[in-house]
Amino acid sequence: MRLSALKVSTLKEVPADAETISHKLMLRAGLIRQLAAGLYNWLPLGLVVMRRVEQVVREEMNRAGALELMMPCVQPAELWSESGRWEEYGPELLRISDRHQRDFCFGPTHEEVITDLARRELRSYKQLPVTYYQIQTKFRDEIRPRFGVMRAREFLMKDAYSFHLDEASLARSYQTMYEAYSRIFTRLGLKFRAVAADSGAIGGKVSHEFHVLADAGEDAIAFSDTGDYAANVELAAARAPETPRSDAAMELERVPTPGVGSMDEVCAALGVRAENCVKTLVVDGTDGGLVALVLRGDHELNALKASAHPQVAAPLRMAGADAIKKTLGCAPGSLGPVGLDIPIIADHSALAVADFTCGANADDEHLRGVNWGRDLPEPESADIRNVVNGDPSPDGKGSLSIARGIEVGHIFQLGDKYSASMGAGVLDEDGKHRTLIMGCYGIGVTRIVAAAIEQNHDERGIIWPTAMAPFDVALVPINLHKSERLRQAADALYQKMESAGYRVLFDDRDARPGVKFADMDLYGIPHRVVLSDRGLDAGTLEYKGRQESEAQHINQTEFLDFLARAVTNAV
RNA sequence: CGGGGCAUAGCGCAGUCUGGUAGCGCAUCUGCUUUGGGAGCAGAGGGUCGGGGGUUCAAAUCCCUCUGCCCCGACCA
Repeated sequence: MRLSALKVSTLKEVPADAETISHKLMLRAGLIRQLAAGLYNWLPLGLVVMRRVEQVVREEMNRAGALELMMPCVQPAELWSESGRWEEYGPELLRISDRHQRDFCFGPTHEEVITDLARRELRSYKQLPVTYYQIQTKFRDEIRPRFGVMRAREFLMKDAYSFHLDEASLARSYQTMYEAYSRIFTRLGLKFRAVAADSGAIGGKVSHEFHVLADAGEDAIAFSDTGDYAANVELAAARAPETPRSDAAMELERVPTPGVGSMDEVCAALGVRAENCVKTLVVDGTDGGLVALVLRGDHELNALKASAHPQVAAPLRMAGADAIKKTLGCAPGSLGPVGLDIPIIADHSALAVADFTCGANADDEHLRGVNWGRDLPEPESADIRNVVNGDPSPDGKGSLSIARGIEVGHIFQLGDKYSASMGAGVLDEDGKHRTLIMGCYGIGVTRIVAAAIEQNHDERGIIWPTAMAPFDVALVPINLHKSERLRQAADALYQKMESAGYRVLFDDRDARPGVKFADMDLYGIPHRVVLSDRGLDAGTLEYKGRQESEAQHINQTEFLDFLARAVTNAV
């Protein structure tokens, strides 16, 4: 493609509301433009990238034996009532009505529609197993869309659904999808991890998330440095410490701490370390009362784990400061487990601390030298915290590291959640009706584009992995206006590279060299060839990979061979 | 949805407190010079100051109201 034909120019300045690197670079390079909150136009160059991702996904889904189909974006409310999600799904479901006041929604996902299709089309066990997929626009009315297309309301998703007679068949297809996903992200040149995950609102039991590793990621994932274990932090089990608690060495002491509330303030005021403190969080209980959750001072509460406890209301709700003051007689910052008159659940690690510091359940006072058993009863213990760097791996092999990730794929073993409520089944070999067992598998196509940039960029712009790059080669003739010979040579090389199968972005503008280089770096084209009068005289071309700092001069006659090797060697 | 902020040329901003000719940089267009890492000079176009109402001789500026967008929190590909 000739750059003069692209018509959209790059930006030096970036709209003030773009925060993340990928959002800024996508705007600057002219890949996307915002229409409204969470809604984006994809400009020609951006669309090329999106289509390339889509194509890799499509090829691997086909290779895995999945069948492509297409379902409507707009779905009738009746189906959602059947599955129970018309009420369950909440405000994230965009509900609309037609001219007859019939209710519809814009599909955030397609379990209902595919299950409806399956119950009409699938009659016999002989039609199983089968996996259908589509690549299609979804809409989720996010409370807070942000980070450009990373968390948009409308986005492109590949969603696949498999149908089975039994769990064993589901497990096989699940494994096939797991492998297909791994191939997709590998082919796209992304550093990623598959992690055990919570199945959340979609339902089901077994579930894995695929995360692109990037510092800007919204999710924390934990993985073992030696074993295979990897899980979303919200799911990773924290093991109880193996070393026994030390004996009490200090006397219980009440100390004044005026104005001290947060953990940091306690440590600063009393000269203690957070790991020698415990903090007390109060949440709503299932019986309508309050429940105290006790953690070591340097640990974070894991809301998912805590709300799984029978005494704790799910979803987790922190008690308000007013309720705490009223029931317990002090501000949240002065809470402690000693003499507390509500149920107490302590994290394993909090129980392992001796001579600890905590709030005194009286404003502006704390206790030091507190010991479980001696100064207060041993409470119930549970795993209610997030794992941290260095924790032992739950599988017993090695220790955990924490990394940031962007969730780009999620696979679930659904079981019969939708097929049972919607009555989807087939006849088995014995002529008996059997409810279908389902799996579902999603990939955020548009999110992958942003995640790839988040993972691969430098101060000059995007660095596309080969498989996603909108073009293979940037052709940059220098001082084109001066030399007819150069123009002809550039045209000829352009034709030659295109004929050889490369997708070439030919900067045929009369722009200054600096402008051209800056634009090509911003666009992130993996390979660049520079053509100049000087080079023509010497019979050479100049090649530079996007990530290399120095260019190399290549003999003109050998250039295509050289390029072929460079392209092959690139990731 | 709760808390905070912003809305002035395509983009980034100043001007608003203290009412009185709507400005700067980038981008765009024209001409000349320049051309190996976002050129220089000269000129030009481009605005219902987010919308509506009010106060005033006079409103970007003060008051009321609506809308949109962004940031911080609980959900997700």
